[in-house]
Amino acid sequence: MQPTQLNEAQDRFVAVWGQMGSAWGISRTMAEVHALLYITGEPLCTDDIMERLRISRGNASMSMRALLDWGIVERVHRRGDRKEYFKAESDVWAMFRAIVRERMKREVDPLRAQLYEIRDQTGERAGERAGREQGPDFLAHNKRLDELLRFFQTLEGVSNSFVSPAGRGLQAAAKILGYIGGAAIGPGKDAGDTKEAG
Amino acid sequence: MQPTQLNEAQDRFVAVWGQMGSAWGISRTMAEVHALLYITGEPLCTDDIMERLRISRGNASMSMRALLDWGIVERVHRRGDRKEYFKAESDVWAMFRAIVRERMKREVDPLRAQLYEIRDQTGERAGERAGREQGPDFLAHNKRLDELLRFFQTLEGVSNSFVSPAGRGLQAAAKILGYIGGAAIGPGKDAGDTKEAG
DNA sequence: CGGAAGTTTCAGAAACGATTGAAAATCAGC
DNA sequence: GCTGATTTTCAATCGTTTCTGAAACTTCCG
Repeated sequence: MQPTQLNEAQDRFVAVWGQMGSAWGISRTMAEVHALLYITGEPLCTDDIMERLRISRGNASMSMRALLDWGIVERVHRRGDRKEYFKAESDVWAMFRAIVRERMKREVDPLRAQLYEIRDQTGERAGERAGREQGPDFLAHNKRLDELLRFFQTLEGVSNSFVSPAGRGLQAAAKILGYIGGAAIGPGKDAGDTKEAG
Repeated sequence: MQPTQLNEAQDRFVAVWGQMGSAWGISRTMAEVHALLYITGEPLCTDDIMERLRISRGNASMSMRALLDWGIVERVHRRGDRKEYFKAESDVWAMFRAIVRERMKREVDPLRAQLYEIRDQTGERAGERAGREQGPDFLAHNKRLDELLRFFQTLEGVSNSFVSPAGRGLQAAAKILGYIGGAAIGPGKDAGDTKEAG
């Protein structure tokens, strides 16, 4: 393998993707491993990753496991080779659907549950119990909580539409919206064509 | 102010919101300050925040500044009081529009720019220069980069539609989608009504 | 079985980002 | 332009998260 041009571009991509990961609350290394697998396009084994990214075996193993859990990387077995290889999901939309699905499940759903609990804590019953003077404050507090809750409920619905098998429709809608939005409002960047990705 | 029920619920909300912040790459304290202002509903000054959240003056000041920059908190002046007070945006949708706008500007746009640069590095010209054997690899590499780029372009468009003044339309669409998605695909949670939030 | 190849776990170390607190800057009113 | 109240800045410190490396484990094959 020649260590120029392509490798250099790959390394840059890995760095950029890793940086983005940390801005969104994903461990930098995990994002880097994913970036390497994605940009490389071919299955790599733990040792390849350790070497290329200069990370420890433990770290490589943990990151791989996490990516597997997220469903954006899959195991690949090669005949006559005991090592496990890993390959990144190569369809960008499928990848983002998986990410959205997981983040909703891990972060938004629990958040909603907790918000509901808090809301119950000051429900109509509780407000009355606390005394007549507190009424207005309780009411306003509950209203704010309810608005948030309603927002997250909508978010949940949109995300379900996007994530589901039928979500392809939303994806198409997004492309159209993206096109319109980009053309009508954006800074006039080249909007490209609208040809299908899948 | 009685230190029961309502305060307790507020504290819980602050904690939950702060936790969520850190999962999304926002400083926990900043999210907590915002949570406090949001759930409290009324303007608070630096000292109020320091006291309630038990944080230093410097931290409170920095966090406030950051929230102001994000456009989800505004200054409030009171006659006969030199102190500055701060109040959180109370419209949930406006708040999320602001957050989306800022995150796109700060993280997605620079990412796109860097991706473009990397793409240029291995553009058609560069590929030819590097030798005929590398052709297929370069091509595949560029294809992957292009797919990502196209995805982010669509995202940019959707976000513009959502964020713009005309974005109210998208918001309404989101509600409908949320309703359909939630009812048709979700685990049958109570879908609530579709009454307007604004 | 025994052992080689590969993978996972985890306690401690290192790196990183967040927080403090005191000093410097700013500002309103006199 | 001084004074005292308020806000901002920033180097030092602290706390959390991530990473390492070696040991434990699992799996496959002869």
